[in-house]
Amino acid sequence: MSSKKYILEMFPYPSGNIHMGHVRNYVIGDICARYHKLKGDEVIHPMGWDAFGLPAENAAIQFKTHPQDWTLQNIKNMKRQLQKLDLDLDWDRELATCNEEYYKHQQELFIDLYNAGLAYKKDALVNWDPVDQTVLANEQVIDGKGWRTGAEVEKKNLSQWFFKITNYAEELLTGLDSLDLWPEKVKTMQKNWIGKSIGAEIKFEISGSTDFLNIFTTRPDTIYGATFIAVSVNHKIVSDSLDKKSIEDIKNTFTSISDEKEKLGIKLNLNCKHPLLDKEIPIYIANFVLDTYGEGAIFGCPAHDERDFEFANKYSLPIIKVVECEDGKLPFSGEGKVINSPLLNGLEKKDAIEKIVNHFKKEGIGNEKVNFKLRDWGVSRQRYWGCPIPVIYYEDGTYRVLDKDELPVLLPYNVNLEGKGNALLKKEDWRKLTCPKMNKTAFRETDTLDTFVDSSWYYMRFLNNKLNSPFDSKQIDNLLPVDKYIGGIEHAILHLLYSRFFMKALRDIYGFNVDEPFKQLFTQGMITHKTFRTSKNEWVMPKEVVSKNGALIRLKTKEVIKEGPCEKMSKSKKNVIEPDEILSSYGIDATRIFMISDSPPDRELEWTDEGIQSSKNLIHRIERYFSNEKSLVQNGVEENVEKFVHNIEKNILNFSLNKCVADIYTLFNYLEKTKTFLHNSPLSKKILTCIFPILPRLAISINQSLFNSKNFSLWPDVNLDLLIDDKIILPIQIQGKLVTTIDTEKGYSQEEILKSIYQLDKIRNKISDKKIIKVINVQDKIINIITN
RNA sequence: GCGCCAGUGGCGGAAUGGUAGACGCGCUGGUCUUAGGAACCAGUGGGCAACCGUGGGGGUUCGAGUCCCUCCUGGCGCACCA
Repeated sequence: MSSKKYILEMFPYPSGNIHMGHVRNYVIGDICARYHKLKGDEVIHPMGWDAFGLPAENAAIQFKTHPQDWTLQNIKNMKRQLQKLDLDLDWDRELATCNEEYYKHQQELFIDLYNAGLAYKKDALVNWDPVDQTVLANEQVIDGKGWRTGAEVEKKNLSQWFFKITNYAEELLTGLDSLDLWPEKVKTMQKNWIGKSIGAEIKFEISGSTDFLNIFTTRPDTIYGATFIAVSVNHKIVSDSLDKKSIEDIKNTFTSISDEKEKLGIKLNLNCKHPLLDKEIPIYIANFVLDTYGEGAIFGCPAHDERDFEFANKYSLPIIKVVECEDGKLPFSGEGKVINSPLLNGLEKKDAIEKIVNHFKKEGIGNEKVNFKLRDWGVSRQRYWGCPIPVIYYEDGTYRVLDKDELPVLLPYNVNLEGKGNALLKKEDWRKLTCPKMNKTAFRETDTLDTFVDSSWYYMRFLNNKLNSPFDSKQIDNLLPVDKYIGGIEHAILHLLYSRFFMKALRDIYGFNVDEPFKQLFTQGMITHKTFRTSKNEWVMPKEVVSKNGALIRLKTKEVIKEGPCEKMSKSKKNVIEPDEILSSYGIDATRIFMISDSPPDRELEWTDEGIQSSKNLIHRIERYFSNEKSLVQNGVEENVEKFVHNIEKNILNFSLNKCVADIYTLFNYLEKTKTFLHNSPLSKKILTCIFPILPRLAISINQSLFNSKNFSLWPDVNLDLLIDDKIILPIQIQGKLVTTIDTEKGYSQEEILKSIYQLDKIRNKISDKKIIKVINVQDKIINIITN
């Protein structure tokens, strides 16, 4: 029975050359694809280029080449490299996101999203990468630094385009449960990223005013312990009550401290009324309150929150215990009975929360509230080399999202890329136009889309890369989700979350029946290699180092070299292995098999010379085996070949590709050990079919010479009867410890076996005069004799 | 700090609760030779042995690398998320 299999590897950024990481990624996918083709499945296995993005602009400045020329040239070279690897890819599906043929459809999708209320523009405090001179999404800021440049990110207030991913927060979270073929780890990371918290929103009345301050809390049960309010410096109440200069000063104070975690607060000249008690509590501007989470304001309950406790101690604020705890030590954030809280005394946390929220609702001062950490996705980038956003602005400041018949908005080729900032902004003749619909002067949006937008739907476009619309809904329903998506763990959050959002958003716009884009996700491990350094800590390439009298010496200079740890291949550490060089000295098949040999594909693979060499040796060994023209068949060969077929199939399906390699060794060890020569027998054909996905070149050449054929048979059906071996080695245990094993056949009864093993000295000595209390007999598996 | 994952020979790694160490690398001895980035044969967890061995300690079980508790170590992720 044939079925469709969409096998996809994450498409590469065309940086110039493929590296070993790509090779491993694509070999894994290629093995799957070839296997499924042999199974008779209708396999989709495309490849394309994630071709927009900053490196092209940087290269333009550095090498004085145009980003487009640079990119297209890189694509050409990398395509050549991939083809050298003989990957079985559907090149007729190829696409590059920087081509008009791709991005014009993306502009259409932008319009769709806008019309569906999922794209909007707002002034926002954004993360500004001063090196790349562009805005970054929250998830592209890591430890306060740009994910690409590593530069300290600044805050800037800019008008930006956003995608309303938060509309799908709940579904993006619950959808994870249906992804049973995704690594737990990735799901956990997404779950944490989405960050759902269930709690309450509570209104605090500002004293001497009719205004309220909203706060979000997950612990409304501790409301009686609230002794202060803290707000972020960016909170509205701050700009309402202080002048710009003082706010700037506070911000400077906050950023000047060396210990980021040190709590700082500035008391506002305002108080709040406690919602339940007849007392006033102070409002502080505090450095530890996040303006991007919840309402940017909290109530402080020092007795039951570590941060609030620290803050209260520093500013001598009262600490009121409202939850009972065993040792009485504060702060205590665990569960316990509520105390000192008139409405809630004696209740457990869960009941207390329910009761107090109901009370708030009745009084109109609060509500249940679910809060998400996930923010909307900022997609504006102040860059030239990206997909133009199909929007124009008028002189009065209003804007219009273009209609589909006004597309495409082409990226102009002739731009000045010198200097910093966005080249489109300086391209007056492109920017300025007369709006054909309104017949007045207009200016194009000069921001381009985040390249993560490009990769959020490329797997849809692959289904028909020539279609005159983004995709065909029927095809999406029939051919998605991607059955196996293979790529690096580094995309665990960004790319995969955005793609899931696109799938869902476009599903709702176009009415697809697909909820998730990737049914199975497989994250391959990176490739590491030894590192070496001189005494001055300069990196040295491994091939320059030789071992001499137990010491490591640099060949050229005779310097003594120290060996460092195995690390991810990187140019700066000089431990990179170039695929082109390896391919020319070891060949495709040896390279392929080494990529899967030494560790499971989802774990790190250490590059070693011995490893690649032994892969090469295996290729020679198989060649030698089949070049023997003898035909000599031993009993049991069929069973062994059957076992081989069965195991290798199971292991391909599980991505246990390292075990496939072991299966190949095991088979040839057996054949050679038993001096079985199959030559051009049907069994040889079967074996060749099964090694074809892993070693295609070798299988093809042997198939040619033995059978004079270019074709392989379909993947053989496994005859399960042949897998059952009547001869067994039965372990005998006494008191659960292995004493001996006996060669026997299946099906003997407990009595028969016991009778025969009592004759064995080993057993008799062990038992001697002891009484046998019990015998555990797992038929044909093990016998365990229990004595007193 | 919180969360997740993992700890098995000299190394990479195998083991539906049922013979721990498949398979490979390395190593040791040997064979052959057009002296090779070969190939072949034998061996290779520790211990002379009885036995002991899957990070430590407990537990469940006839039986634990595998399940439970606890601690240690390492990796990854998140990190003032109220």
